[in-house]
Amino acid sequence: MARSSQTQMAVLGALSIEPMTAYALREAIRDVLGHFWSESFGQIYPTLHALEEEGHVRRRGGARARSSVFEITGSGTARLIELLSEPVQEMPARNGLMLRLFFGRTLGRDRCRDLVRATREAAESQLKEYEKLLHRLAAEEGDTPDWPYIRTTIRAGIYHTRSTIAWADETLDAFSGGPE
Amino acid sequence: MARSSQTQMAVLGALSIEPMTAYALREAIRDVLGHFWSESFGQIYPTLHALEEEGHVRRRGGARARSSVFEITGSGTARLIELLSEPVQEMPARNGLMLRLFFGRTLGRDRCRDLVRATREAAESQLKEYEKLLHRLAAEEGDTPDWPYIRTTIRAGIYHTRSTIAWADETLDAFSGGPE
DNA sequence: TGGTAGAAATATCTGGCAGATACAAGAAGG
DNA sequence: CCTTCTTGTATCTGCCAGATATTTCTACCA
Repeated sequence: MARSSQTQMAVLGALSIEPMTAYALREAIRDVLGHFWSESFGQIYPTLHALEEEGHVRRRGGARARSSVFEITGSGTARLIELLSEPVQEMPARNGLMLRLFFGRTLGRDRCRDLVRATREAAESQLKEYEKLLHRLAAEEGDTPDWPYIRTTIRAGIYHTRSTIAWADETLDAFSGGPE
Repeated sequence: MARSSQTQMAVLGALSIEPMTAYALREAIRDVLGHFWSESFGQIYPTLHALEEEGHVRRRGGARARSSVFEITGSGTARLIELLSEPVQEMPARNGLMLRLFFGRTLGRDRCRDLVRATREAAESQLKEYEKLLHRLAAEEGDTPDWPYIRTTIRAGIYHTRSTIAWADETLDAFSGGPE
């Protein structure tokens, strides 16, 4: 098992769109993939070095002394396809909200209700974000061959967020009754 | 910051229901909280020892020499409430399916379609699981004060899974057209 | 009685990874 | 010229999953 294959996938994927510095890579991953992916500096630098050593990535000696722009190589593209083809690795489940609700009797009904309300509000504003993003990108990228794929990831976010709101409404309804 | 506070919360929560051995703890977390939480032995043992040292958990010298049944203490219950009251810690986003779809042009449309189909099928059988679980537990636990809370976590799973199916249908529809 | 398979149970090690932190250097602006 | 912001590179600590090793128990069969 190659080191950081998950991180490698995201890094190579981002570099396949455009050569970047490590710093810009983090920014791009946060801003563009942020809805479903995250990377930290602590992983990006070692991963980039490992990829360079394996020849999947090349340092383009930019004009600036201090800034190394990385670009993907031919073998890097091959490696990316290989990684993308690997079976999806399930994240270990760790949902703090559900854990708290499960022990809701211990936490108290009022606090549970507050948690669900906060979740609903967050989802509401998240949904607006998604919808703005969808419209903005439809205008900017609507013609590119990447657009159908990008679009489907945003749609997934919208579906998911809507279901959170619907669940929260049902739950608040169930928790609303009289005293404890 | 106390070590493994996330794990502590799950461990104390499980012990608040019933005293158990470390082994049974893992089983219980997997079987009962499995839909939204997971723990590994590698975390459970050190966490249990730390909790014992802090007096939040006590070893009940069972009849058997080798099996230590742990039970929660008074201070452990207080600690649990404290932990449950902490703000929910967001998991870093890491959705392998979305990452692959985002770079779908590189992966190829057919493979993307296969991934979405597989996701839909998994969600479909997951949904059936949830519904069976909901009915079984409604019969078994329907009267306990924990039931409304447990129920809401299962309902969350159902909402989420249904939205995955709906999204998959929309996506398969969009990806169905003629040749690449 | 004994033997053995499988379970229950305890424990450790490796390595991915997040988050915090430190630090350098150029840009921007007053 | 000073300061502050941004860009950029890098490391360290500690959480954590997953794999693996090892030791009891239990149950069943011979």
